[in-house]
Amino acid sequence: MEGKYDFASIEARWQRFWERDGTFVTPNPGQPGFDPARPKYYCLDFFPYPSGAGLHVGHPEGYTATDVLARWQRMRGFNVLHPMGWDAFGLPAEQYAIETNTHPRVTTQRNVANFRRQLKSLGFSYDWTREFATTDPDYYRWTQWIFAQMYDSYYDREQNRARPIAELIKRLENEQLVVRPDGMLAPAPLAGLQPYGALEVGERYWHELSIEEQWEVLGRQRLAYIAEAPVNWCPALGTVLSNEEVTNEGRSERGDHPVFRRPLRQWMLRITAYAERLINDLDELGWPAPVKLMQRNWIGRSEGARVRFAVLRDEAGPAHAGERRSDEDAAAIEVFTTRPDTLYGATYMVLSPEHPLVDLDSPDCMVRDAWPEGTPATWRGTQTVGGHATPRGAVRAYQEFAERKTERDRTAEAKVKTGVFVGAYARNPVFAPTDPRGRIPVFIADYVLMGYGTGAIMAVPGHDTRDLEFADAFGLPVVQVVRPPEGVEWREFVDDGVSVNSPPAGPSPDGWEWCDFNGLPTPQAKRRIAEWLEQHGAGRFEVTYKQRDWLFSRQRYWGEPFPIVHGEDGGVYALADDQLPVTLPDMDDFRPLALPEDSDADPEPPLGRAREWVNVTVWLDEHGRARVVKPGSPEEASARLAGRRVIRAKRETNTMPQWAGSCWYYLRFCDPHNDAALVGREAERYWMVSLRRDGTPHRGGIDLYLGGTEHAVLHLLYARFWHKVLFDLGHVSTPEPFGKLFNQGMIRAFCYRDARGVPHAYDEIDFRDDGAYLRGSGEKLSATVEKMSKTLKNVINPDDVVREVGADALRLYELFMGPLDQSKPWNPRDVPGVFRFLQRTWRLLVDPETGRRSNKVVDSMDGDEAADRRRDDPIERALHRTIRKVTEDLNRMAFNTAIAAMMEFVNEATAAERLWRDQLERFVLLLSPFAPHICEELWLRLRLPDGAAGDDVPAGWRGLANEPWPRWDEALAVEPHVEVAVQVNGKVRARIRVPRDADQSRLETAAMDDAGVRAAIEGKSVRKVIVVPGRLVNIVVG
RNA sequence: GGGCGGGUGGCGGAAUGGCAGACGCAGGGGACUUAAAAUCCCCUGGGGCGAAAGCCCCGUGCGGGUUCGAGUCCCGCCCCGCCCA
Repeated sequence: MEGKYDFASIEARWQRFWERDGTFVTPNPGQPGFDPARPKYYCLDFFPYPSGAGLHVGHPEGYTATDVLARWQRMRGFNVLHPMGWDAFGLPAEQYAIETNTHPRVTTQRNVANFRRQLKSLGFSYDWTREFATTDPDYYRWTQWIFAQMYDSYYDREQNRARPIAELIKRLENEQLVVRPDGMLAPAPLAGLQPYGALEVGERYWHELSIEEQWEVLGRQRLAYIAEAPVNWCPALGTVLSNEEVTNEGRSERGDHPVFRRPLRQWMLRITAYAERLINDLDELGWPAPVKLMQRNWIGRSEGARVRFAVLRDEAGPAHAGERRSDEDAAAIEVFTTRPDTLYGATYMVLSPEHPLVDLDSPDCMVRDAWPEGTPATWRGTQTVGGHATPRGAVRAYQEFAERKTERDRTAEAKVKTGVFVGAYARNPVFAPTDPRGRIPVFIADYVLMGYGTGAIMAVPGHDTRDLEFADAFGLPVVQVVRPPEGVEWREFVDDGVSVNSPPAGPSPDGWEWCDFNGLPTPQAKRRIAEWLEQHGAGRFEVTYKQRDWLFSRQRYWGEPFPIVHGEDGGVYALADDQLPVTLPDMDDFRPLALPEDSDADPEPPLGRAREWVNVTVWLDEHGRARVVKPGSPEEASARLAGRRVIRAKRETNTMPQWAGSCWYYLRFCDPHNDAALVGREAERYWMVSLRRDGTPHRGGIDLYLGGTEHAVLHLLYARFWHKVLFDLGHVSTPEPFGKLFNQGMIRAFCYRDARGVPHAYDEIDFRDDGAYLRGSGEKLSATVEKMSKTLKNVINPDDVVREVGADALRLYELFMGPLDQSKPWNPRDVPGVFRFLQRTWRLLVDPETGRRSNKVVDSMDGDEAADRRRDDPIERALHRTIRKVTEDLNRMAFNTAIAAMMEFVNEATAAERLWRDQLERFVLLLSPFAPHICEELWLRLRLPDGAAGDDVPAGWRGLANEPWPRWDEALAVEPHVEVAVQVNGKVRARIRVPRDADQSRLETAAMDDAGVRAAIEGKSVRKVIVVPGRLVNIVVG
């Protein structure tokens, strides 16, 4: 090699070396080369989605940071797990595949190859032997396995954990549990205390249920279940979309097609069962506070009361009041409210248009056939649906009107509230049955959502903004029940205050016992009314969550198939573990069936067209798991012989959403080639159990999980949920997967636009001192900092940067730009700065003429004389200072200041006349996590006797990746003398040079002796002297 | 509208309540060179005084406050970003 810093050949050479040497291959416990005495460090990047566009310079920012830490911790004696893989299922690949008519597997492989090439070109120390993609059948086999575990599990409220559903069935069969009329479970009456069979009305034992009913009951318990759920259905794309994939205008993010809200049978995961634990366990995690807060808000825990409002059977009702003894026999509307203290202010009720009580086809429907006398025109829907002759007509029209809107649209504030009266009234339970003030009208309105709470609200227009808007639109009474602080208007006051008008003034009906909480502050009032409701059988205290269960199926091709078959007997069976993976059938046409004209047609997932794949014959084993057999095969015969049921079945044709694969990949990295379990027990225990300093385990597994904020809620919440399920079922040993989380900031880039606002690519631009000009026309361009995107023509490709200045310079610039957690602009003009730093470092050691070791570098000496000279050597002191600074900065992930400190050292060392070889060796080790290629090369040249490197790395060479991290001597790292500022009344008037450890009195004396100080305090009296040793002296004069 | 970040030279940024602007970029001057590039050295927040050494004043979005001392802590406001509505 020559004497110039030839980064291209240096980087290629050491990347080859690492690969051949297996430098970063990490052995697992029990494997050769594994050292159990070392502590572990599991350092993980967010799972990338290999898009067709390849990397832009934003991706490697986080990857460089984790790589620096991984290399550093390796040098500090940790066993480091630093893997990389691909989250490769998902809609973009499928859409691209459809557009280009290429199989998504092909494009995915191509994209992965490109990502891998780009990452390898940056010299990251990943253990590539652990690489996998979520699309590998060996991987999604276990994704399916976990799903089957969820299907076979239920959440035990008493033990507060998931358990196998077989245990639940056993308890049902043993009659420890009974089935309530609503299908939920209750403890059976204790044997001996009550006679056998003394159940509440409607309760039944397990054996009393039909097979269909048993399936239904279990379905309500499973962690993975099928339910009718309102979804965003996009007929043109032939799939349901998540809320994130729907625009504010109610159209699909991709393609801008109309999206409809409609109920569909979908797979759901019961994440709500974990809501409490997902909130509480955040406390222990070393996560950024904003992310914790976002997760808490997303889950949205709220305390309040569930209240029953009886539906009144009055004059206009279909039933005749005389037939029933009282209102209490009639249907009731259940609401959940976080403000039960405002119950006396509830003047009307609102149901979601999808509420079962307003389902016109249901016998329980409460919608009346005729308008009660005096119903205002607006209540009949004149405003939205043109008005109708009957409540049923108005409700039907309004339901159709609401269905066309998105959820976001429906809940948006600052818009006119709409709705129609259902013709019926309900009774507010805090009023006496005879009290007219307790008779309140019931509406349907789209601002109430079925999926949230009970799908019905009590409206308190006095203290709720949206209720007030509605009340204003419909002329409904507004009552004050909360007194705000002095000077605040009570209307629209929604915060905590003091209860008033509760109960209202006026006569108390005979025998009626008010709940009196007038004068109580809101929190106490809530408690009082919740107790009252419970005593009067009208409600109870309750905790609810904003979060809903996770809609888990997609009508797409490019996703994990479900390990599920639907039997001809109506049963839904998980496949036996040895039947996994269920591989995706190869299809030529993987497009969804598009039905843009028909929003009512049922979706048909592409897999539905793979007839041979879909239709199977299965036999059911003793665990209720299904095994596919060939009809007429010996296996089928022996299953029949063994008394097993053999049935025809259809495979589930939905696929899992993209989130599925990323929910557990970090576990697979611990043991990626295990074909007996998703992760081996020993490997999982070693890599996932983090120890505190005192050796006790704490919550989190991964020592550093680094990525952008865009996954602050969904991915991190979903993965925590899966992890907790696996924890409950005994498959992992920590309750939380990610002990420490760090969010990198976004890297943005300058966008240059002309006068018309059209962005221009960098290669069409002339950069001059006073700005950017369009080449050709010479027009001056405006510059703004924007997100990198194709349309803004400001995407910076790391390939180009590597070609120009090399991977080491790119890595340094990524981290030198500023603090990792801040968003900052990529400025191509700044890149040469770090490149020059590397060149200076190179020239410090290598003579550019000869390519040999620079003759400034002298061999180290031993002995006392050397120790003395070392103490006096300013370079030695600078080096100790730098080692300390870099180590401390790495501890707090302050990469930019660490690099700045190394630049200062090189500047000082460049000015020195001679340098000891061991000093440069220590410096090279210090720099090596940041710029590993150049450092390996310099390390080689420092260690070789003649200081010159041939074209090949010598046989048996070890490289520096496992060399120990340099140490510093505190005595050498501090300067013996410091300059201390002397202030007079807070203004610096002099600087004095004193020994670092000078005490207060000595500093004060020295300050007073200074001529400048004496001049400044001349003729004034000294009131006070503040001395901060090592820092400053402040003399206060009057 | 609510919550959380952030606002420091021409630019990216640095600064346990203790000398604001480390380090880098850009800019200026010089050395080397036939010249340019590269490299090396010096200067570089604004304003003022001075021949110079140097000295003085102002300055961390705006307005107040706490403190001997505030970029940093507290209160109010303005602007930008993100999340939720």
